[in-house]
Amino acid sequence: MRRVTEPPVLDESGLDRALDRLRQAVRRRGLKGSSVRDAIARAALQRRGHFSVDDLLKELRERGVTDVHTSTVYRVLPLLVEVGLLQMTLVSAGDGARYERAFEREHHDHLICTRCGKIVEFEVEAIEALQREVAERFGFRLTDHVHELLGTCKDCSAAAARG
Amino acid sequence: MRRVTEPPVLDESGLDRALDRLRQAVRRRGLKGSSVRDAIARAALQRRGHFSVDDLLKELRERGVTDVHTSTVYRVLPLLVEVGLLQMTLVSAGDGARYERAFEREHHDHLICTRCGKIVEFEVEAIEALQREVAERFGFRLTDHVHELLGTCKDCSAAAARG
DNA sequence: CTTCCTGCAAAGGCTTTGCAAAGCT
DNA sequence: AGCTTTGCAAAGCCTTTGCAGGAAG
Repeated sequence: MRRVTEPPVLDESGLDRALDRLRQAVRRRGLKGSSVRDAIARAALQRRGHFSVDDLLKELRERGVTDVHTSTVYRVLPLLVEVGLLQMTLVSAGDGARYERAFEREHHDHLICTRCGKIVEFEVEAIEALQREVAERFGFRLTDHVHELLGTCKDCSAAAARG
Repeated sequence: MRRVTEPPVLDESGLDRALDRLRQAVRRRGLKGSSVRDAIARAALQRRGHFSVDDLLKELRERGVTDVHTSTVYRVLPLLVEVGLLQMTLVSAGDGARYERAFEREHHDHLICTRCGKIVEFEVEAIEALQREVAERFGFRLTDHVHELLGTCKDCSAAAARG
């Protein structure tokens, strides 16, 4: 069992590799290139941690990329996920989708404090192995999983005990 | 690792025990009794498998309990979950909440075919133990978890291979 | 020149909220 | 009586969709 630490922001060469992957996927599917899509990918890939669609729109504006419409982001994100640049996370929160970078990033699950929102990222190879066993046992080909542990962190537990 | 089978529909005495638990919780919180709330609880507890708010409304109408408004169901469900009568599931589906009975029902996680929607319920004690270890290691008090394995079932894999 | 992409506006689907009437204790 | 619960209608939020003009190959 180990804690997975947040990686540094993707540097320029990492960004190039990511955009290459995107371009290849775009070509393979017979789609067309687009500077807007690239800008969205860049903004998403260089954001730290978890972000919502709205966060991403703000990030774009901060980068001077104005005029990118919400609906466009909604249309582009699924592709970025399929291609493996991003992944959807924090599904249990309920209020809107959250994304995080998946490209050149270790796999991990989340331990979430439901009081303060603190998030610990971890990885337990034994759990992953067991998940694969479960899928195999029931004849499934595993493509993904959602695994979030919900609880109260030490600080919040202490606060609750005091107050 | 074992498959968890769906339990039989809760019988009358089970329903009584469940409603007792609900009444006690209601009293403890200084709330008031309500036949509408009880009817919602009854309908929810006797439904098979997973259901949406809409399914529950239909179930109520089939039982002749008309006039129960959607918003009331939305207001009642959280209590039923807190009290342990129901639990929210299939979070990863995205489109609206799904519930299932939790009262006098074994804990289990879900293996879901993303093509046909087939659901296998399973339980792996080793995974549960590891989850507890993770929480402890990071100072969290675990209250819940979301654990869904997503993939393609045998039939759908075969269909995909053919077509 | 054909097909895809994008901004815009509108619609959709699920859920929440404000309010007044009705229901409990 | 005093507080909770409920139906109803309206609003909220996130997300999707239809369309027309613009961009890419």
